[in-house]
Amino acid sequence: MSSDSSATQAAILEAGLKILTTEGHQAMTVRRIAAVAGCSTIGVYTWFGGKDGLVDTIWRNAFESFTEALETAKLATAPLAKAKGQAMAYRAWSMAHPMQYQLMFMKVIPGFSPSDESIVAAARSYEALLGAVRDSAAKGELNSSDHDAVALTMWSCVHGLVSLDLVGGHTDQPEPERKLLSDRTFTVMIDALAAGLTKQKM
Amino acid sequence: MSSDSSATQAAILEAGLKILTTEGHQAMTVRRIAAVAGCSTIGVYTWFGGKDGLVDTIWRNAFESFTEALETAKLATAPLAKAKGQAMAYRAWSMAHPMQYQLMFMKVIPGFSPSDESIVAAARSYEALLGAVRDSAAKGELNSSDHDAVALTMWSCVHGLVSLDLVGGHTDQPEPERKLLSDRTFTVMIDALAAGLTKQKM
DNA sequence: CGGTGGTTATAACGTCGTTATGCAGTATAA
DNA sequence: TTATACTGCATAACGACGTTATAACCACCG
Repeated sequence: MSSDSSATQAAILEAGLKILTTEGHQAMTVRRIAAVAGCSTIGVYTWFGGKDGLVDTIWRNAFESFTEALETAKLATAPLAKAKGQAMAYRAWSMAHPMQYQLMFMKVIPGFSPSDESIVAAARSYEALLGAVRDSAAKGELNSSDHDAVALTMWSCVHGLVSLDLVGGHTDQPEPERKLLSDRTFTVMIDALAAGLTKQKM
Repeated sequence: MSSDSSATQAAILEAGLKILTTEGHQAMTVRRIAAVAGCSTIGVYTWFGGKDGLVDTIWRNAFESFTEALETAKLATAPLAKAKGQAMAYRAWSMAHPMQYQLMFMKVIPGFSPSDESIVAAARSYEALLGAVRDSAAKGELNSSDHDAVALTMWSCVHGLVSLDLVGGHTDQPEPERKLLSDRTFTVMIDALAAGLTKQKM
């Protein structure tokens, strides 16, 4: 029973994720999810308690993948390279998973807000950044002793660039040039932060 | 005729803005807008071509107010103080108009995307930032000669912090401490950018 | 055998943005 | 003045959305 029924659960989750990534959040309706999963709309309510429950699961899974990408980038040896590597991993993940990123950091699903349990899982992404900041501070590289503020500064800056790239609409520049500008901005930003947050001149 | 009919147009726009700012974008339905404006739902279609047209007008008006706030902050004398003042004005405006900011920079209205005309108006906000960067570059203060990348770096960093503050959900910290951390982060970020983007050590 | 709990499909509900229909009121032309 | 055309608006309806009430199915257990 359990193996068979959780098969439809997995089918629903897979269908929701597939629709989200290939067609966007607007196409992710309960009726379409059920059609792709090969069941009735009731399945979403039986196994996820409704659309928000399914979105919450997708949201949490996305943050876990995101955290994993950030933690993998922390394997670099030098602390400063660690932070730069994390910033690159952050941006790379967001560009590889643009639909998930919008789900995680913009309020694209009208009524949705993540569950407390999912928020705890999401906080681990921040811990990954904070860890790199602490490593750098332990070697006396940082100007500020406010580790949280330094970590949130890095998060904010990279997120801001990624977010503006994704929303896109408030600049009249066409697509190819915008991507090039974003790439140049990323390096300018990382270098400025590395120079401004650490004690040594770059 | 024209004066009377544009009165209902103004009433609809005012009702939409009022509902957005006081109750959020979810409450901004066509039926409620019409009820507050004292007309039928048809009025939204007669005067704005539909909900998206009304949202587009609100979006454009918000960007014009936003641009004005940025340009006013440019009146400071010293170029570096100009840039800092703009960053402060940016954050202050976003905290004073959180609902508009989410409308402008997150995709909170499901089907909406701004019109070409509105995007041109929005690009003037970027021009305000770019002007301050050019002034600073004219005095030889900047490390990089890529004015666009420098301006977009500043935009991204401030937007990122503001955006994370507004979405809020991916950290498990309670409200009062988060606001304090955001304030501390803002100063750390501005100082780091000022030091990292300019030639003189701060 | 009958009953029980879990899973499901069908059909419906209320709300959303949108629109077809029709009705007032006004301006223009004969 | 009458006829025509047009503008602005309300009513009611349409399709799509998330959700749910109803009832049927099915494995299990007395």
